[in-house]
Amino acid sequence: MNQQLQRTKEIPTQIKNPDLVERRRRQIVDAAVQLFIEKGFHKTTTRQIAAAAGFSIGSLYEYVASKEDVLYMVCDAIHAEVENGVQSALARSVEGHDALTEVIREYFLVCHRMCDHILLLYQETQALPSQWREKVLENEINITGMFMEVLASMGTSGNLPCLDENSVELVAHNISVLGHMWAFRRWFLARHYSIEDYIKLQTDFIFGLYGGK
Amino acid sequence: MNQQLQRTKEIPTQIKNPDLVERRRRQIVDAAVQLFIEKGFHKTTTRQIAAAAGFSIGSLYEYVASKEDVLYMVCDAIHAEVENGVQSALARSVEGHDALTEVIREYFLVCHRMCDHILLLYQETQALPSQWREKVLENEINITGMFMEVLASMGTSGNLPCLDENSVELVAHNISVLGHMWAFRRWFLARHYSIEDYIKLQTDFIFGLYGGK
DNA sequence: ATTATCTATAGATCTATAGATAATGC
DNA sequence: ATTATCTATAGATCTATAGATAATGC
Repeated sequence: MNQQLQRTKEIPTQIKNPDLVERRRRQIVDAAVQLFIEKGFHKTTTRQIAAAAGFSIGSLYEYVASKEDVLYMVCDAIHAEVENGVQSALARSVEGHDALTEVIREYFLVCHRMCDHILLLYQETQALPSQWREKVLENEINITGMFMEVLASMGTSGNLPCLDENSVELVAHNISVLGHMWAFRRWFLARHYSIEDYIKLQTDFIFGLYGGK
Repeated sequence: MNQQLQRTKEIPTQIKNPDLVERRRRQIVDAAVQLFIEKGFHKTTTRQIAAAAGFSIGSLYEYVASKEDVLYMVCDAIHAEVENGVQSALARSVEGHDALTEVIREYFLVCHRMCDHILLLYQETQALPSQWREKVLENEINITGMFMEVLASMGTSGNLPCLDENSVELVAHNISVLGHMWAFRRWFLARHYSIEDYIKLQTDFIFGLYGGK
């Protein structure tokens, strides 16, 4: 997790030095992600987060106002990393005829790498104060939006059946969720498929080609 | 939630009268489901569960040994209801050529009805003791298995492209998860689609017909 | 003097149980 | 006598903060 802590600048702090704030908050996020994955948000204590980040409980509360702040920073950092992965896939796959195939592949690999993190989002987003939960859900929509763009640009170039707007949107959601599915059903799927099998089969499914047509 | 409390017979109790155990546990489950949906498992107290079920905290602990017991009963009851819905759809749709369409439709309607409950499973399964978490995940596989059967029987009757075993399994998982997607992205999807739109579009997607081919 | 960090703890819960009480059946 | 229920509370936490201390810069 060496992502920018972007939106977390909104969170107030007692500390004046902005570089320090960024550094410490990164420590907090790195520590908290591991702990939350291991024990879940509610069973992790603020003391444990502080200790794992390398400072005292008192200091922790100079950088955040509540435990929920930490969760928000964690959720935001995870989304930033996923978004980053998809962005760079988008940049690489020049508008080739199988740009979609390429983007799906990269995205699914991100989901594979970030398995535990994605699971965490599904489990703990609900524990956020509503204002922040909404922001996190918005992030989710942003990622789906990136797939919509690829799909829309394919529609004009005409490889896929030309999708109407409704279908483009839903297919984009399906791609997002089928990536997540590898994360939240991995305990089962990984017994039967490698991630490469999974990518191949799901890509065919998405293109409507499954069954070896 | 007027489902059988099937597997929960495994949970020990101090109470001798089995009918009473069943009745009280149903009260507990009904009360807890509502509370967990409202506030989440961790923010619901055992006292609140007892109060909502209509008896004291002391009595609650005659029927369960821990708060996690309550969560397990809740998860199990939810799965029982989903399974029931799919079962009855299966029974009704005599091996017609669009048995799959029919089953998908009924399943998605169950997901629509049980939106909040499905969300709860995604969020709180992780809080179960591992022994019970495994049982809950097994239930999830059972439901997927029901779709596999329909798919397999279609393969022989030859409406769909003949799927190899790997694809059958994955498509069954996809159907399960695309149903759940309506639950956990409903806050977004419901702005754009009615459940009927959703069923139609996703059915086409699953059959590889999207885009109005 | 100002900024950052730490220690110690107030205050608020919450789960689970022990022991007392009420209800039921022989 | 046995079974079910209730009240009261032990015991264990956990978040967040107040006030003391250390480090930094003028």
